[in-house]
Order: sequence, then structure tokens, then C-alpha cells
Amino acid sequence: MPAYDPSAFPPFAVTVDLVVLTVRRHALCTLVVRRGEAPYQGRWALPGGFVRAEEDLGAAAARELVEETGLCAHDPAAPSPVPSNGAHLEQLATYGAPDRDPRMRVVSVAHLALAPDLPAPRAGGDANSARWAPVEELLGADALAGTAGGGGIHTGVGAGTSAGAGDGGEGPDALAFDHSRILADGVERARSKIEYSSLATAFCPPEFTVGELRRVYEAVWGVALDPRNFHRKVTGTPGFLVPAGGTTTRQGGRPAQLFRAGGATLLNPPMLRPEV
Amino acid sequence: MPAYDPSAFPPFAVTVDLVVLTVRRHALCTLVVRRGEAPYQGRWALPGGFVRAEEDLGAAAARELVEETGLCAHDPAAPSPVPSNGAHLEQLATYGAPDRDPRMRVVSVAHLALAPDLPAPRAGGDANSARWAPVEELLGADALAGTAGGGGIHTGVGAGTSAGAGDGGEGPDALAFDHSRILADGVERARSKIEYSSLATAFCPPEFTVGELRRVYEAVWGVALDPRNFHRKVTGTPGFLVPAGGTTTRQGGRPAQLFRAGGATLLNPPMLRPEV
DNA sequence: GCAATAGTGTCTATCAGACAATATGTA
DNA sequence: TACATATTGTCTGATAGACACTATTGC
Repeated sequence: MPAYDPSAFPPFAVTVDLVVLTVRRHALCTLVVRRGEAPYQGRWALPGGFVRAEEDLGAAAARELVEETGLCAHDPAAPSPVPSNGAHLEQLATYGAPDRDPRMRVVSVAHLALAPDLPAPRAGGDANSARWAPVEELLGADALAGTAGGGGIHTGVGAGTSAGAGDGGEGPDALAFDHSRILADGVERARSKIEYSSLATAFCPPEFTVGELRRVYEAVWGVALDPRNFHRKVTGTPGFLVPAGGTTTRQGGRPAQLFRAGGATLLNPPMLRPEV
Repeated sequence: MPAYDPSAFPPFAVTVDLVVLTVRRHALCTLVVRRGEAPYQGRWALPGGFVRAEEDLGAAAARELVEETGLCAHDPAAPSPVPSNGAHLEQLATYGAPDRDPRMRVVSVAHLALAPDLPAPRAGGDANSARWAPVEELLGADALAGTAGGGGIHTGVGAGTSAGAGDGGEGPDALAFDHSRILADGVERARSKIEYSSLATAFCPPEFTVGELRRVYEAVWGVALDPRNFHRKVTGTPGFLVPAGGTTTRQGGRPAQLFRAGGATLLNPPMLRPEV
């Protein structure tokens, strides 16, 4: 089989970037690393790196994830009996505007990872070069208000994906490259996907309480939910939660039942995100 | 600004592939072209091509779309008063398994296009090299049954996106490369997105009747819907449909009111897809 | 008249949203 | 005791699903 004529197509570099989300102290946070070199030297950016020559895109994202956080990616396609540990990892979208990297033509396949609250990040041991940043701080309050950008619900990355600057503003605190837009798209994906899937459990430890799960929804959506209706909804949806047996008082107050994520991945009918 | 050291990263070719969907004779159909060269010579494949050196990903997809169908892509991000003509175009997912093309490392950014029923395709004038193929014929009946594959609702392209063979079988009628999987992902995206958005109107001409819109839903979902409840739902959702003024009898029977797509893009509450 | 489609009215079961009271821990 | 959280019950409004009938065209 002859190879392509190399002059027939332009060469690209392909990278993966990671939107790693977690819930810390009632706030949705994402992992950012400080850039050590130009361009955007000293600015915060999403973690990422080059895809290797014989490496699958998902494998590259999983490798970057373990390098940055120590988290083992949990492949939702693989038949694993229980979400052992590991984070949820899925492809988000691909960003390839010609001028998104001033050095050369780079196409980045962004991935979205959801993880339980973690110890402080360790980026090569340098404590000052990686941190969990509240999403609100990076994107501005308008991003919390809901479907602000053109994103709409779900993965609706329209043709505008590669269009210009991000929603998160262009100030000196904005993320490097087009990472503000990537982050905004990832956050919107997470917000919409917890509506109709059991993905919110990916933010929780293996065993968790109904209240902890509710606080995940409240942090991701930025709203307050009625504890009674929430309890009725999640315990009444077949396959969403299965009792783990024990109780815990780690949240204070009356002991709460512990649950594990059930086998159901799709919620029907979905959780309803309050209007505004 | 120094360029990267070329030895620091492997070279990739980047392509766009198109899942162009339409509704023809009560069936969901997709555009396929016959391959003229190895590999997979003579097999049907999704249309696509290389991204040019200074070209945005969405622009490359729009260019391929107009080349293959003559359709002008309608950018949902642009503030156009009315969906003039043109098809809906959005990014779908990216496929980059190392062995997906035996000749070299190719990463393909798949896009999804939705269009009204069109005249027969014209692929360079060769009538025998392009056609509208019923999706059911390409993917098998199981794909019509609903959320068969690992896809789940929405764009939930999990980490399994780049995993091996497609759902559509490996028989001699299967599409080239991993295009069966790409098609399956695109179909699932369309099926889920018409639930909660007004995207079904992208399958209709600029002016259409409630019955025509209902037949779009029935073709895409592969189910029968109650005409009365459907009529109540779509006419009762603010901003979904606006009366165009006239009537038509092109479907036979009593004249039906004509509508245009309203400004609303998100449907709240969504259309409910019947449970199998 | 017959066939085909369009359009409307009603009943019911289900469910989301709004509300308060009690239970059981820790400080 | 004071406090914090968990857990359960009820009412009401909105709506999806099921169902039958009339309206208006072309043949």
C-alpha cells in the first residue's frame, strides 16, 4: 500500500487538552496549569500534550490525565462491574482554528474528565504550577447563569466551535490560547449531561449520600434544589442509586444512608434544571 | 516566535468527514460516495477530504458540503434572521485510531449536516458514484431500535469513540474505514438532538406543515407519533413555529397551514421520544 | 361519495414544584 | 440544649398519552 504523497496535504500537529472538573467546597472547579514558556508564558492553561505516533486519541487523553492528576480513566465502554475508582473521560470537541497557536498549525482534541474531590494537584511536584480554579472565576459569573453562550444544551458545538475568542473574556486572567472557550464548552457539556444521565455520580466518591449528590448538582448548575423533591427523584429512579448498606455523618447532622451508583446510565425522565 | 522542533511531535494528516442526513420517502438517508481508489476501492464511504493549510475545521466541512451537494452551510452562530436556505452543520466528533487508515496517520473531524430533501446528488457529474442511502440499510435494523450501541443519548461519545470496529457490521456492504461508526454516532446525535431542540426543522423546506414536521420525527426516530398530541405539542411550544400565512395541499387531503421555524432553538420541555 | 389528510376537545395518570414536620446525630 | 442535616408526606398545577370526531380538499 503506497503512502500518501506528503505534498498532497498539509502537516498538522495533534494534541489533546483536558477539561478536568471536580466539585470542591460547593464550587465547580477545573484543573489549570501555569505555562512555563511562550506563548502565553506565565498564564494559566488547560493541561494537555501531543498525541504520540501510535497512540489513540482517548489513550492520549487518559495518559495526560494520569500524568497530571494520578487519576485512572474509567472507560465507560469497557464492561467494568463497578466504577472502581478512576474518573469519567469522554471526548468533548476539536478545536483547530488556523491561528489558535502562533507557532504552527495545531489541532486539539479536547476531552472532558469528571472526578471526585481530589487532593491538591501535583504537576511534576511543583505546587505553584497547578491548581484547582473555580470555574466561575475563570469564565465570569454570566457563565453560571446558564446557557449564556451559543452552546445551548448538550454537546451542541455548532459550527461556531472554532470561531474566534472565548466567552470568558480576554483580560489578563483569561486562559491561554482558546482554552476559555474549551472550558466553557466542557462546563456546558457537564451541566447538560447530568440532566439526563447518571454522570453526576462521577463527581462523588464510590459511596456517597443523597445530600452529597444534591450538592454536586447545586454546584454544577449553580442553583439551590429542594432537598425533598431531589430525594424523591433520585431514589425513585430505578437503577440510579443502590443502597451501600452503611451510614455516615461526615456532613454533620443526622446520619445519612450511603449509596453507590447503580447500573443505569440514562435517566428517564431526566432531572430538570430550574429555569434561571 | 520560534517554531516547534519538528522531531518533537509526529506528523498527522487532518481530514473532515461528513454525515449528511436527510429524509426521503419517509426514511432517514445519508449521503455516501463510492471510493475510486485503494484502500476500500469500490466501497461506499462518507464524503470528506483534507483540511487545507490555512482553513478552519468548520470551513473545511462547509467547503466539502458545497462540493458534494451544492448546499450552503448555515452557521447557527451567525445572527441570520431566517434559515435562508442552507443546511445545518455542526461538529460531531473526532476519530483518530492509529490504524484507521492503513496508509498513514489520519485524524478525521467528523461533522453532521442536516438538510431538506434534495435532488439526486451530483458528485462530479458521475451519477453512479454518489447516492442517498437509507440509514437502516447501512447500519442494520438494530440501529433503528433506538439506543442500541454504546452511544446513549446525545453526543455522549465516550472514550470508546476511537475503539475498533463500527456497530454496523463488517460485511461487504459496510462503509469504508470506520465510517459505519461515524454514521452511527451522527444518527444518534440527530435522534437525540431533535428531542430538545428545533433542529428537526432543518430537515424541512423553509415553509412546511405540521404533518410534514411530524413525518420528519417519525422517520428519524423510526416510530409512529399521535398526530393530535404532536400538533398540540409543537403549536403550543412558544417560538417553535410561526405561521407563514398560506396553506398547501401538496400532501393531499385537506389544506394544511404553512409554518416557518421560529426563533426558539431549545425546546422546553422537550419532545419525548416514545420508549421503543 | 370516497379517500386522504388537517385540525380540535376531553379525560386521566403521572410527575414536578411548593410546602412543614419529625428524626438523629455532633458540639 | 442548640444546631445541622436527613428523611418522609401531601397538595396542586401542568402535561403527556390515549382516544373520536369534524373539516376540507382531490378524485
